[in-house]
Amino acid sequence: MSKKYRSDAMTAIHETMEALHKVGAIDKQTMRRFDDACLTPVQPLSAKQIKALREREHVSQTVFANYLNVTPNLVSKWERGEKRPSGPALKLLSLVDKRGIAAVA
Amino acid sequence: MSKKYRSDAMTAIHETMEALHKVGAIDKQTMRRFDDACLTPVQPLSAKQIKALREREHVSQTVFANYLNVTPNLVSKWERGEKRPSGPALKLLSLVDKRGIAAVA
DNA sequence: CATTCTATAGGACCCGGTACTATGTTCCAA
DNA sequence: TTGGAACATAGTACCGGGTCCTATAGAATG
Repeated sequence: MSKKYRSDAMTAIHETMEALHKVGAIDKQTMRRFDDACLTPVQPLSAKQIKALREREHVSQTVFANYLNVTPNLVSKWERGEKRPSGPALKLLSLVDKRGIAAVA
Repeated sequence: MSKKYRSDAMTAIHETMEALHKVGAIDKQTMRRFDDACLTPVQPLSAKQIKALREREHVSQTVFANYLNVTPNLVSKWERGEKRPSGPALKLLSLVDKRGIAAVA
């Protein structure tokens, strides 16, 4: 127990898979496909969906922005459709959508 | 119980705070300060820290990129110091740092 | 051997995100 | 009632983060 891990099940699974891979029971290809299979899908969100999402969490635009580490102005633009979140921002919004805002606190 | 909530403690606390706010026991200012106090701080990460973070999770650049919903090329640039993550990307990396990669799966 | 996965590299490019300022409204305290 | 925050929206200007493309080389696979 020299190393310290903070994630629970996922880490254990990954370590097991990695061990199996080292032994040769699993190739890298299936290893990668395994990783991808674990991911929550990220679908684009409309302006209305973002606004509804924020209101569902009962937070203001400013507080919402603080959670996502962006500016309140950007949240305003998302909700008005002036800008569309993409990449990391979309991933964060998906996390909030699927798991609630506490998941990104 | 018409509404359905997926986050646990945080939601309960927020609802309680919101109720107190509606009654008038708490003003918006303290409400916002409460929200901010719940957030995990986001500090900038160096190229080496990002690389170490990814290797700690035992995943390749490609898989790591999939988790963060960015391109593998960008992860490469982060680790070489060509680009520096900011805003939402930095928040995601902080989440991985504090809670493990399973937190953003 | 051939082939795939991996990491790195560089260039071009778009638009996401930031900073700044300004307006009107709602809310709170004096 | 008045003044002052906090809130939401708005507009502009701008930087650089992130994407897409292609290419190389090493390591792992079969």
